[in-house]
Amino acid sequence: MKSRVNSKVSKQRNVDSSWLEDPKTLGMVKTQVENVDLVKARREQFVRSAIEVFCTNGYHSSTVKEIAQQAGVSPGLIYQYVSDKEDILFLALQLIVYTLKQGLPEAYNSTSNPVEKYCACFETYCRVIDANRHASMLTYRETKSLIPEHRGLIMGMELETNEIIAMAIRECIRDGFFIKVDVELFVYHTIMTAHAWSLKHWRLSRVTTIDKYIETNLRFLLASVLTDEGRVVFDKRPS
Amino acid sequence: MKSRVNSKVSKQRNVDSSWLEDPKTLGMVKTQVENVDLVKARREQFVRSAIEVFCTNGYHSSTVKEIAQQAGVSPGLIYQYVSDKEDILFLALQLIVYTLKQGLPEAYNSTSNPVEKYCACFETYCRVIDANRHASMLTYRETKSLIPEHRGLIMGMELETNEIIAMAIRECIRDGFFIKVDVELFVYHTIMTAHAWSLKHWRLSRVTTIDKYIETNLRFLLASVLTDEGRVVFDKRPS
Amino acid sequence: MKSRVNSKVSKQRNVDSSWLEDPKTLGMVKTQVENVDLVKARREQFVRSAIEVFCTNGYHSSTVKEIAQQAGVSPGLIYQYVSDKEDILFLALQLIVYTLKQGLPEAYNSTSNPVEKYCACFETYCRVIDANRHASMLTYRETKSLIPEHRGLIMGMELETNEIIAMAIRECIRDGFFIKVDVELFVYHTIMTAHAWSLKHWRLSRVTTIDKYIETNLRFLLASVLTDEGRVVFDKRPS
Amino acid sequence: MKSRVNSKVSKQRNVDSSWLEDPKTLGMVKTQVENVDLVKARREQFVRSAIEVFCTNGYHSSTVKEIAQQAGVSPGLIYQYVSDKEDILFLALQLIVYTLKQGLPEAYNSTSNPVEKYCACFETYCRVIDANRHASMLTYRETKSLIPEHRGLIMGMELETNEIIAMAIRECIRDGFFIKVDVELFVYHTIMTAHAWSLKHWRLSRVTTIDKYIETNLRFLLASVLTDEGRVVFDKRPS
DNA sequence: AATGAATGAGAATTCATTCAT
DNA sequence: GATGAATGAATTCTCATTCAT
Repeated sequence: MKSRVNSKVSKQRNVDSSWLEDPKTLGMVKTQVENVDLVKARREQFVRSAIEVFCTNGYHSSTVKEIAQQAGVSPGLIYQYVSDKEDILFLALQLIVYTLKQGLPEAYNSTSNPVEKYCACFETYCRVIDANRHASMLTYRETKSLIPEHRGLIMGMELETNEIIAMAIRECIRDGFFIKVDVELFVYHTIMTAHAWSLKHWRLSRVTTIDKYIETNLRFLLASVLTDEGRVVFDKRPS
Repeated sequence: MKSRVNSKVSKQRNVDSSWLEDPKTLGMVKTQVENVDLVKARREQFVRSAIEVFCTNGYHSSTVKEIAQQAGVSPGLIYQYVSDKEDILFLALQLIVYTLKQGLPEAYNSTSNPVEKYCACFETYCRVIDANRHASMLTYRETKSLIPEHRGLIMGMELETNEIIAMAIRECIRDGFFIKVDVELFVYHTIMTAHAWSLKHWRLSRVTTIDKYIETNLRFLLASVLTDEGRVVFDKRPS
Repeated sequence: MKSRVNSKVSKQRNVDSSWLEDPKTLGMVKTQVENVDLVKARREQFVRSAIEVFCTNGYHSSTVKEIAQQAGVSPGLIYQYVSDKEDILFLALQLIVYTLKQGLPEAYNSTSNPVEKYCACFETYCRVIDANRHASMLTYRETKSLIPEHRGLIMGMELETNEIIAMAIRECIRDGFFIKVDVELFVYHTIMTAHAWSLKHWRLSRVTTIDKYIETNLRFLLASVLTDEGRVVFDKRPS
Repeated sequence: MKSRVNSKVSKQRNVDSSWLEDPKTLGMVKTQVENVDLVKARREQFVRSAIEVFCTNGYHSSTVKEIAQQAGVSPGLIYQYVSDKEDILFLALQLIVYTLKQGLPEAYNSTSNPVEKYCACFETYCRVIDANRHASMLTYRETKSLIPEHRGLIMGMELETNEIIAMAIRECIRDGFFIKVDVELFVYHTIMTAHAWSLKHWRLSRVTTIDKYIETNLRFLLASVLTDEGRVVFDKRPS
């Protein structure tokens, strides 16, 4: 029993909308629409449109009308699914942070060797950022535009992402492959290296490719923490 | 014949306003005022006020009136010295980038040993960023709000900053203290590490101090590039 | 074949809906529904809900959605029974004016003595207003929100109400109990006294009760019109 | 040194703007304009325009744009002198209530005889209401549209008006001209009679004139309270 | 008949910019 | 040169009304 509306939105189906179901954020954004599936489909639709618009013009210069146009709906409709423009930004950043995190668990589980885990995580993270370059910059540009409560939640989600990399690092240390490095600092050293690819893409893309960027920086990163034992592992990894 | 107003501004005199005299940007921002010194003094005044306001609320949420209030003048006056709000942002980012660059030449010249040059540059850069934390974030948040022409100029200024560090690195390589690293990539690796202090300050400041941050990350950075010979130099540096 | 919905409305049945059948207003408000009984039941339901909502927020600040919610139906349904929001206000004021009139004929007929008729009418009018305080104020607040045609009809209904009191007054004059007062002016003097109870309730309720209000004001009113003969009748009335 | 703007508004000068200076309400409505005289002149101008517009369409159906047009200024300007549309209504009702009160003190002081005081007050009140018929209805229609705080202030001002009439009545009682009537109830009986002239003007104007209305109703009112002694005074009053 | 999602015109409000003084 | 009142375009958000289901 597909409704007219659902069918309109149906292209959007099949997408992963689990990011909309985070219990922490579920009750955060109000809707006037009762149909739960429709709410998910519409928000997915609107937020993806919003991200495109925000990436082009930034949050403040983008109008709700533009977002609606991009999504092919009327401006009024958006307000049935969120309570104000800031909600759209919140959901957008949520999706982006969620997207950036995506793939990390899989990378982490792809191997049992901690050093390989770390490498896989870094590479995956870089590649996801590369694929979502503009969106990932949005988190830097617009997180401050959120109300503090929303900002806190987004930052919390970022910490969850970091934690996966932190786990790999801790295992590396535990198994003697990494020196006893300050884990959190090295996590940030790692992710900033990945983020730099989008933050400085205007320049970096002129001097290298994503593949070389990953390769080179992975060496930079590991060189500073690998033990001799770890170096052995690293040198004979597949890739 | 000093006017009442000039005397108001006089406190601002004596400041270094060389950043306002960059030939590349000099003709970029129009003024209706003829007295060159006054233009410099007023812009200095307005831009410093603007930076404070922008850092608090972001560019788009800040009004020209707020900037004027912060500067203790009327909104109309600002338009005698710039042609629109975006000009203020341009000048602000110019000052910030200029400020971040400040100290680097001195650090570079503080020693003849290339490794020490690099270390000094990194430490200086980190400390300047620490002292201008909010402002340095503005460059990430608001550069996109500039018109392309202005954006290009700001980015160009950033490259000049990078060049100083690049010089140190090249010397390190030339003298056999660094491996033959890709200079530009390592420059970015370096400056992003410094910028991370402001970009992730909300978290990093909870787990470390600027001193420890510099120390730890300098080790991360150098570990990936020092040759054995370089390591010797590093270990016996004064600190 | 009673539908689910009809059963929903069934509680509303049995109510007096004669106010909906005034020939003057019957063709005034269009419906898309054919079943006449259903139209009456639904309108009764919607209008009572609307009055509650209007009394709380006023006409303009009340939304059709709120009215629908109060009535437990969807906003769309309302538009099957009226053609726009103003129709709802029109019907609401009709019901209110009708309600205020209620009881007057009975009061008028409760006795054959004209002075007692007048007293009974005034008391009844006051008590109905007291029982419908907020609604009676609506007629003052919102009659102007009607289109002229509707406004005229509501005003005409008010005149009908006045007429009952006018009849009592005329009889009092005819029988020598009242001086030869200007009937219409005294009618208004009378009903305004009653309406004052709702219009100034915020203050009057602090200084008196409805019973004392009726008693005192009845004396005010009659004192100005009773002849000596009328006074005799008044003094020996029952109550 | 008349400014351009002041001269624009200068037609408005010479008006009594003491209603804008009530200490109770002075700090209630915020302005962004510093020049105190200008604020008074502009508010006077805007509020008089607003009253005209409100009287025609009601508060909710009137747009700020319409008010601005009526005042011959841009919509934005209004917001330099009030913080929102409701402020305009508040000021409008303040002016109206103030205007209604006007003349009462003078009427009260026009004679030393209490009965004549009462008569003068009633007549004056009626005439002011007649001259401000639409505006006086606004208080009934729109007081509820105010935020509670503002509503309370307007009601308080109404009580001050009542108090003047109450004083006359108390003196009448003290001097034996009026029976020992409940003062507050008789005040309301009196003012409601006056208000009826505007509230029911659509009908009353068809059956009488303001002069006859005053004459007739004054008789109604006094007949219910005059003592024999008072009647003597009343019968030989000048007029 | 009933639902409720969708529409889109319209309203309040803000603020960059101008300009008379 | 400086002021700050005035402008008006642009934006967010609301809600009466429609209409596919």
